[in-house]
This record gives sequence, structure tokens and C-alpha cells, in this order.
Amino acid sequence: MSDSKNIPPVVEGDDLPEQLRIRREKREAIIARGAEAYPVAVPRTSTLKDIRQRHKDLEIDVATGITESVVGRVIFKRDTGKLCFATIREGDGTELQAMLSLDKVGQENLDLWKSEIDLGDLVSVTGEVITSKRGELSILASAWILAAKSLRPLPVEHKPLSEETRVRMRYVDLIVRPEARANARLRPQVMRALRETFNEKDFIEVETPMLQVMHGGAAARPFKTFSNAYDMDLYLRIAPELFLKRCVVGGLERVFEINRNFRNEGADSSHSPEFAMIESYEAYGDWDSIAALTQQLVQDAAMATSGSHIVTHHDGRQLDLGGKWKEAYLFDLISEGLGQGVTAATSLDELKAVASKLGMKIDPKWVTGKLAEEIFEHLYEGKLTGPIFVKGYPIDTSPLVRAHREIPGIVEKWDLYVEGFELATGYSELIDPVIQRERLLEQASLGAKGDLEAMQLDEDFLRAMEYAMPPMGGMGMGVDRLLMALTGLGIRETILFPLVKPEEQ
RNA sequence: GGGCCUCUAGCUCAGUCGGUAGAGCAACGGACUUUUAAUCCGUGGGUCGUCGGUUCGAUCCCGACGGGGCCCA
Repeated sequence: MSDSKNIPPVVEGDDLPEQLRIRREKREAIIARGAEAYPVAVPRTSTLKDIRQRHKDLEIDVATGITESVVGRVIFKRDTGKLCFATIREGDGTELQAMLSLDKVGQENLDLWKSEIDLGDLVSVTGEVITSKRGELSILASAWILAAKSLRPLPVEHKPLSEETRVRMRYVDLIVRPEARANARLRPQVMRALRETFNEKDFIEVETPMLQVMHGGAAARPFKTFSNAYDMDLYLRIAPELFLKRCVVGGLERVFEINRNFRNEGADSSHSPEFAMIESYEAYGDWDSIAALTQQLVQDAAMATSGSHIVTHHDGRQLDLGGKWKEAYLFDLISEGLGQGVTAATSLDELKAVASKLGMKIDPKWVTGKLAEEIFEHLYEGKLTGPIFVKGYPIDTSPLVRAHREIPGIVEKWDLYVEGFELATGYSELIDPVIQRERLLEQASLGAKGDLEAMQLDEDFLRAMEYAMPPMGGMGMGVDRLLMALTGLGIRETILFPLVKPEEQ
């Protein structure tokens, strides 16, 4: 719909490229002789996969006497004089050879096959299941019928599509590239594994608003939109956190949500403006219990997709996600990296001195904790192959987290690093509504000063907390990033239809 | 936001030190009853991203714009 103005319009009689024109003429010819180019139904008695499974042990040059009707896309076609070969492929990538011989289908049908059927067409073939003289499992046609005429030629099977075409025309990518088919099927496997793990642990799945009146739950710039009916501005959510916490107040003690968030920020090989995220809260748990849950979610997903906690990436590299994952405190890692002691109590001036010694550019807007985090990122960027939980973040950068129960100046927050990127984050959640209000007021004043990432003061959320929210652990994990960790793929390969600018005419 | 690279046939790419272009697959016509990216013979197919500039002449050089990619902030 929105794309229609960007795709070249195909007008009858227009000066089309040769291959498009010829296919349209073939469609006309099919209809002109009284046949259908797009029938409402075609015969199908078995999937290609079933046939392959049922007849996988046939010898060479065997006729089974079994007749089946199969459907698929023609991806290979060899028209010889009296015996034609074609390979048809089903959506899952299973292929089967079809053979059409003069003595089985007759001269007229053989000629029509040769002249009317192109690579890319969807066909139904009825015939006996046999193996060819070369041993190839085949269906020897007694009849065939077009299921749908393709008006565009398929790309070359043996040359990879350019990265841009893969993303823009995923439907073609899925037809042509096995990895695209595998990736598209991997994602739902991971989703199922995640839900199963949550179900086993008695977590309840909820769906909370994506269109939100208030902007909050994380530090990020939101997409803004407008409701005509309510005559007000709305935000696409950047996180479901504040609603999930309302659920916990109401007694949904263990909740999770897996759905889309939207952040109006830069897009690159690891960031997409819309991305799937898991958030989960566990009443009477804390940052340790939620870390254990996170580890189990990832390990179960690895097991479900790879059959092992050691996953193999598409480039052959292996990543071990098994065992109990490492943990380290942020300030210990910083001290280690610097070779000098740094804690949450280290002053802003001291940190500035350290940062300039490292050659870092310092943003004067950074608070002490932000600078400490920047120093950490500078030291460890891309180096934490993990999995490792980095624990204990500065209090002034985590307004929704509670203070560490022993160490002053830090909060009970961890980030999970895998493959050098941040896969998940977890907390012991702040549950004191009075402190929460103070923190949100600070955020609101930052917002008033022009910080576009700062949260708004959500009075309803504070009211919910004032009814007493139980102590709890909470976590968030990027689903796309989980896919990246399991497969080593870029984010645009894990998302079926990543956002791309429209093609220009 | 800054820098660099890129856009040529349906697809993937080559090429022109400035004289309107080629390959493989795909397509079209022909031969072939066991092909596996079949083979053989023959044929057609291009606004060289868009708009401007320089030039006798631009796909090529220059500029702007659009799409894509990489690096940096």
C-alpha cells in the first residue's frame, strides 16, 4: 500500500523489460486458450517433505506404483525433446524432481509445459513416485496444472543476492536462499523456547500498551504520534516496564511480555528503530534470581535451536553459553582495566583526569556515574565476549533501581554481555514510592532542561506504587540480540523486514 | 553530524586513460527420453541511480540530490 508509489507501475502495453513482458504475454496466452493462470485450487495429496521421508530408501530406477499430487515453485527446468525435467521447491526448502515424458502426458501437454511454464511459477504435478536412472527421487507426471504464474524472473540461484535486495525483497530472499529460510524459522523456535521456560516457572504473559500517554520506562528518545479521537499526543513505547510493574502491584507476581519497542534513535548493524524485547518481573525475587532466570532462558533457547549450550555461528565459530556464567562488579572491572582503584565514591574530577589520560572526549553534561560508565565502555568496548554479568552500576544513572544493600553509591543492576554486546539487563527493582517520586522528579527536571531521553513524571505509575509493590527482580533482553548471540548474524538478518528507506523512482 | 566507498541487462558483476557498453546465469528460436548450475547452434535485451555543469561529444570528469555500505563522533 504505502510502497505502491515506489515500485515501478506495470501498465498494460507499457514498454516493459523483455522478461516481464514475455511472462505477461504467457499469462494472456494461458487465459486465451481457456486455462487458468491463477486457479482457485489445485491438486495436492502430499507435501514434498512427506514424499521424501516416505521414499527415502528407494533404489535407483524404481517405480513405486504410488500416485501423488504435489505442489511447489519451479526452480530448475530442463526442457529436452521428449523428456523434461524440473525441480520444484516447497516453502521449507524441500525439493523434488518432476519428470514429464511424451508417452505419459502427450505431445500437447508437453509442448504447453515447455512454452508456458517458467522458473518461478507455482505448479501442481500429479504422477507416480519413482526414482530416475540416476537415482533421483521424482514424480513422473501424468498431469500437471499451473497453480500461479510468476510475472517476474527469479534471481540467479547460485549468486548471492546483494545485501540490499535481500532486505528489500525478503520474499525473494526466502525463495532463493536457504539461510534466509532457516533464519525465518529459527526466530519462532527461540520465541517458543522462551515462552516454555517462562511457563515452566509459572510466569504469566501479558500484553501492555504500545501506544502510551506518558513516555517512560527507559532512557531513550521516543517516536511521537497523535490520536485524532482523543485529540492528544501519544508515544510509541520505548519499554513496557511501568505497565508490567503495575501488573505486579495487582498481584500478577511473575509476569513477562515479549513484544515490540520503538526507539527514535540511530540505526546500524546492531540497532533497529523497532525491536522485540522481553521484559520480566519476579515478585519476591531480586537481581540474582532474575539473573538465574535470564541464564536459563538463554540456555534453553540455545538448546532448542542448537541442541546444545554450545552454539555454532554461521561462520563456524562456536560460543559456549553453558554452565554458571561469570559475574564481576563494574568498578572492579574499571579498576582492573586502569590498574588503579576506582569506586562509586571516586570524584568527578578524579574520573575526568582518568578519562583524559585515556584520550576520551568528555561531555560536560555527564554526571559522575555516566562518566564512570563511559570509562568502562572505553576500556571494555567489544572485549567482553562473555557471557558475563557486569554488576553494580552508579546510582545516578539508574533512576528506577534500588541501592545496593551493602555497597554505597551503586545500585543492584547488572548488564549481561555476550559477544561484546549488551544482551540483557536486570535489577533489584526500586519499590519505595517516595524515593521513586524523587528520582522521577529529577528525570522530569532533566527533561525540562532539554534531555530528550529523560522520562516523564507518571503520576498513575507512582499511585500504583503507593499501593505497595512487592520486592522484586526485573530484567529486559533484546530478542533480536538473542538471535544475534545464538547465530552470529547481523540484526538485519534476524529481522524479516527491517526498516529500509523506500526505493526512489 | 563528519569522512570514505558504491549505484551498469531480470540477477550477480566486469568495463570504457571521455567517442552511447560486455560476461555468466536468466530470456527468445532450434536439436536432444535420464538431466543435476545439462550440452550444442542461433537471437534479442541497457535512460550505465536522478538532475545539472565542463566538453565537439559524458556511462566515464566536476557539482548537487536520492538509495545502499563501511569507518568515526
